[in-house]
Order: sequence, then structure tokens, then C-alpha cells
Amino acid sequence: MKSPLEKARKNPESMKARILAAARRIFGEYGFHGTTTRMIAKEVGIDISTLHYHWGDKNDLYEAVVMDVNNDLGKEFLNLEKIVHTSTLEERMNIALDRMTDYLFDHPEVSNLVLFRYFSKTRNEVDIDFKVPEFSGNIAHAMGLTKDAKNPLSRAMMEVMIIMNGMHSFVSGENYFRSMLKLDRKNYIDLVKETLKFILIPAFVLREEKMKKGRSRPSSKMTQEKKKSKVKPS
Amino acid sequence: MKSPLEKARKNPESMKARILAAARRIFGEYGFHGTTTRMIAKEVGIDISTLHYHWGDKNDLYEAVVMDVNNDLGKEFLNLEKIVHTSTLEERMNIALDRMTDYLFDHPEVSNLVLFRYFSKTRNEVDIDFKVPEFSGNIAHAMGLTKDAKNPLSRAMMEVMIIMNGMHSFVSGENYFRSMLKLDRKNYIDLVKETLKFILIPAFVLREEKMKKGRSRPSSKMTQEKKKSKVKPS
DNA sequence: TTTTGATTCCATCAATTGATTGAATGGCTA
DNA sequence: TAGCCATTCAATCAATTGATGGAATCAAAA
Repeated sequence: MKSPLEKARKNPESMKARILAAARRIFGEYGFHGTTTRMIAKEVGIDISTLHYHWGDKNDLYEAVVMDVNNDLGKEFLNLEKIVHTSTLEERMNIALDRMTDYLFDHPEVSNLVLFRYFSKTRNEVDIDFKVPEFSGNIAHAMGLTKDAKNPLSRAMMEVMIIMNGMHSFVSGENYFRSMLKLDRKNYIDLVKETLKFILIPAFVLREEKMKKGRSRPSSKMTQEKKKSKVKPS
Repeated sequence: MKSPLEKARKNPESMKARILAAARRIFGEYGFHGTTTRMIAKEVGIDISTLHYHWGDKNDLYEAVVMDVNNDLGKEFLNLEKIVHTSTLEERMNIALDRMTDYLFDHPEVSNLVLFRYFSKTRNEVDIDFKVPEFSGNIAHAMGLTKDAKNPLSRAMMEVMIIMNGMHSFVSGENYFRSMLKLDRKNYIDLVKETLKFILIPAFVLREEKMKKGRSRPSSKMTQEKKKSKVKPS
């Protein structure tokens, strides 16, 4: 027997799936308490009783939405991992940031829902977090952040989270930031990418530099190509 | 005649001020729709009609909270500016990140409310943003990010926002992240500072390096004081 | 003391909200 | 056709929520 979520994903035209999609959007915009089941039903064009028939109560639906979004995000990370094998660290980060940013701007409710889960409490003690796998650990591992002993897992996970939060913030805050900067969407997205790369990449590249020099083993082409900008170990 | 907000700030023991303080906490935790006026009244230990007597309706109170938090944040930026004149860019950023992080961890509702304003919509179209001055521009200027022609205002503001958002995220997400990493509060805060500094500082230091080399013209005091910085020109 | 004004709470309302019931609807099979 | 089952909706509930009116309280002024 499949879970309701799997059923809904199987046929995107089904009522179950249409409700879930609408719920993602609305919950993403207004948060749990800011969303009423009527808002979702109206978005789909159905009665609330139909919504409850398919998804149970509001908490159940919200839980399904969170799982669904998390699932999508997980898939996206897998795809990313496949693409990003090659080249230097700098190049890998460039590609990953580009791709991930594009994905999130195409699915802003993903960022919205992730941030809601991080930052806000729900009045009723719905504890769905224990069901939601956290990717930070995996990503940290995939990025090779946990390879050196000086960088324990929690530190590596923090580094992943600051990267992810940077992206999520600019995606979720698009309305706010964009109207502040008076930019159109395309220019905003370009500026986001530029800023993310400018801020996030150097730290990692420099550390890699240091580590390699520390070992005094110039192995990859990475060391050579970065000769021109380096920090002297203090 | 003073504004209600000024009155409340004048005497922290007054009912007006106590309600405002409670409202900051509760709105910060649960967001606008997640908060009921009864929750705030209960926190203070009063009846809801007393709350409405002092602050009008829920929107008015929320507006006052946002203005209050924004005001505090502005003051904190001013204090920071006074302290942070000296030393190298790297040192200035170290101090600023330390101080700002401490402040936000001491007043987490500030981060919460800022993020709520950035990321979530309110069902009723309360448009208080036009009243809320945005500091990003000032900070960008104070940090000297707008001095070179290559870095237009919007780019500089994005850089400020990624810094602020990094701090806000770790403060607001403390519960979530800390339980994920299984750290106590002190260790978490230390790790946050370490991570923020590791990620955020190198990009700016490197850029400053490059600019100086590019111009090969030591003009302002900024440029001179950096001679002894840790970053060695290759 | 009486009066005045500010403050607080109790009782109550109307609207909203989450949720259910039971009656239709329509497709499928025996 | 009749029976069965899944789906949908109108009607309705009970609880919650934002908000108000009016009585009670209290301190300072007259």
C-alpha cells in the first residue's frame, strides 16, 4: 500500500495532487497559521470537505506538504551530486550555486517552507521534524567538508547551513528585497547569484589552499590556478 | 505629544511597555497569525480588553512591535559604528560580527521579527513597511562598500543583507539547529561566530586586497592601515 | 468628601475557522 | 437494471478569535 503522498505524486492531475500543490503554495506564502483550509480549497476550486476527505485535518496536510517539499529537495541534491563531480572546488561551487539558485527560484515555496520550519513555532505541538531527514550532513560529506580532522561534523553542517540559508533567504525574501532594490526579476536573480558566489566561495577556496600547503603536497591543478590570491598562514 | 511607542519606552514598568515587551516575544515566536491577542494578554497577566485599551487592535500592536524592534536595531547599528572605527577591515568585521551576534542572541525576537517581515505574507494587507527605515543602505555606506564604482548600491546592499541574514538565521533557528547538532547554548553561539567569520570575512578582505593592488595608489587612511594586514600580496 | 479621569476586567458579540454529517453525483460491475 | 463504491458539496457545529460596552476600581484633583 502506497502512502497518500506517493499516490498524489503518481498522478499530478488527481484531486489529491492538486490539493497538495495548492497547499504547498499557500502554506509557503502564509505559513501554517496564516493559511486556512478554505484558502487552499478556494485555490483549487473545491469545497473544504473535499480537502478533508483527501488529506485528513490541517496538520496532516501540512505534514504532507513538508514531506513533499523535503522529498523534492532531496532529489535535487542527488541530481546536483551527479553533475558536480568535475573540475576545481571553485568551479564546483559555481555550478552548484547556479543550479541550486535556479531551482529554488523556480520553486520558491520550497525555500519558504524550509525557512518556516527553521524559524517559527506552531501553536499546536506538531512534531513532524523527526520524520524529516536532514540533508546538511550528507551535503557536508558530499562537499568533502568532513574529510579533515580539524573540521568536525557540526562545523561542517554549519557551513552547509549558512550556504543553504543564504540561498533560501534571497529566494523567500524576493518580494521584499526586490522592491527595496527596485530590480526586475532577472536582474535580481543575477545579482543574487553574483553575491552568493562572491561571499561564499573564497572562504572555502582559501581553506583548501591552506590545507594543501600545510601538507606541502601540491597535487591537483587547484593549487596552481590559485597562486595569485592566497592568504599567508599566520 | 509623544507617540504611544515613545511613551512605552520611557517607562518600562508601565502597562503599555509590559504589553509591548510581551508582544515582541510572542509575535517573534509565532508570527502575526500564529499569535492571538489572548496569548499576549495571558503572558502579561491581564485581560485582552486592557491590551486593546492601550494599543488598539492587533494590527496596531504588531506595527508598534515592528517599529520598536527596528528602532532598537538602528540604535545597535549606531553603537557599532562608534566602536568599529579602528584597525584593519578584517579586525573591524571580527568585532562587528562578534558584537552583533551577541546582541541578537540576547534579543532573539529581533531576528525573528525581521525574518518574519522578510519572508512571510500577512493575510490582511497591513503595509507598514513604508514606515520602516531600511538600514542596509547606511550599513553598506558605513562599511565603505559603496566607495568604488565597481560596486553599485544594490550590490553593496545585497552584501549587507547576506551578512545580516546569516546572523538572523542562526539566531532565529537556534532551537532547530541546536537540537540538530546537539550542542548547548554556549557552544552553539561560539560555533555560529566561528562559522560566520570563516565564511563572511575572506571575500571582503580579498576584494580589498585586489582593489589596492589595482589602483596602486594609497590614498585614504583605509588603504594605509592595511599594510600590516595578514593578507599577503603575492 | 466628592468628582474626575484613567485604568482594568467581566460578559458578550460577530466573524472566522477547523471539521463533520448526510445527501447527491457518477462511474463501474454483477 | 440494481447495487456498490469513491468522490464531491451544501449545510451545519463547536471552538476560537478579534473586538467592544459597561461596570468596577483607584488615585489624584477639587
